[in-house]
Amino acid sequence: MGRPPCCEKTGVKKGPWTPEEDIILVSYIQEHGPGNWRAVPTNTGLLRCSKSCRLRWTNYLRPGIKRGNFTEHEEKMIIHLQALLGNRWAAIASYLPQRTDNDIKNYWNTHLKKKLNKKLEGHDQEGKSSSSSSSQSKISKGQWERRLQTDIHMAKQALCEALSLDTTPSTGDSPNNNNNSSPNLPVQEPIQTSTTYASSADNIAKLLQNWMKNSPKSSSQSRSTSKMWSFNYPSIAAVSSSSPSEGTINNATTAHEGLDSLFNFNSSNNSDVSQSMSVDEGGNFTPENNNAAIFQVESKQNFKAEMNGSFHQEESKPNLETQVPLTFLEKWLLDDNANAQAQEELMGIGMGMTLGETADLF
DNA sequence: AAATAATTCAACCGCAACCAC
DNA sequence: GGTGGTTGCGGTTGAATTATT
Repeated sequence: MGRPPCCEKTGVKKGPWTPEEDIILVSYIQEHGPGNWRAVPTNTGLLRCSKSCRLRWTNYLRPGIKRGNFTEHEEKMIIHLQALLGNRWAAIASYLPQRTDNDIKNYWNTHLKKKLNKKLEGHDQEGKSSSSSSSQSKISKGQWERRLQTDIHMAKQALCEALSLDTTPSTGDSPNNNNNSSPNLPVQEPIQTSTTYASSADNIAKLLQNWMKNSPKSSSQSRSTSKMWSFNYPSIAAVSSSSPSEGTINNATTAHEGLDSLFNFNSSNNSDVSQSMSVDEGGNFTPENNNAAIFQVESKQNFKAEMNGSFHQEESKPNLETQVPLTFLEKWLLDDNANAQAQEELMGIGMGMTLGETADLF
């Protein structure tokens, strides 16, 4: 007897998500918070399996996600962390809170691996006489031991930092605020930890913009839906024009309500946010213009409390406050030259390269 | 301009870990 | 401790996009 499928295979939609589906999902999570994914498809009417919903949320709809355009700083961190942790993408992603594991994994596989291989070939040809191949095998041999050692070392550091009362709050040392600990680094966009819904709306708006922008070229599915998004919000009636044969949305009212609630969230607590999402004259969403209004949410204690309760506790990303403080790790990662020797001794980094060497690649 | 090859990345799949009972 | 259900993770796939011929 084989393993039972994770969800009913029949009637489950696969493939790219449509705007309506995203809106339904976001508005549902806005109301109920992430988690209990099993219940999501049944409660929302989405013809998706729970896994698919979770994945869509964590990788694309979740607030605070930055997509594409990896900075050099991020590249370096990924390379170092990959050397340190291996293909533990979730762990790596926890140090780049704006990036998803999937994104990092893809970026590694498509860009960085190639880049490193090229460089490695160069290194090999430069010093063929060196024992690079033999050292590689040595490294793979004891890699798990070193990884364990590293984990222990990091845990110790985390504990030390957690116990030292005079240190700045760990959130202040989070990767988002790395400009403090690493002044010469490119300044990263701060993550909006307390504007979850707003950020989510922002994400959705960005997606919608992309959908609209790419509509003529997109897939048959997207093609069919792209038309629907050429409307002037809030005249959402276009959603109801969704072809039932698409099977993506059974109830136009649901989408309407979903969108309404999405863009008018928490209006009872914060009336000035109720119209935080607007549309320009061309019918495009303009989240940028509304950021100021949206982020006023931050000051609303009720809202914050609600957010912390519903979103953050169950967020798939590790809680930054309980995570290994970034001061140490970041210094460690980015101060390539200062402690290279000690690091090499400690880690014996994989890929047959030292930390110094991986840094040299860039 | 068309055909083909290469690349990218969103999404799927299967497994393992976790949790409640 | 055993079992079943759920979630999270990493590897992989394949459609869409971009580059090249």
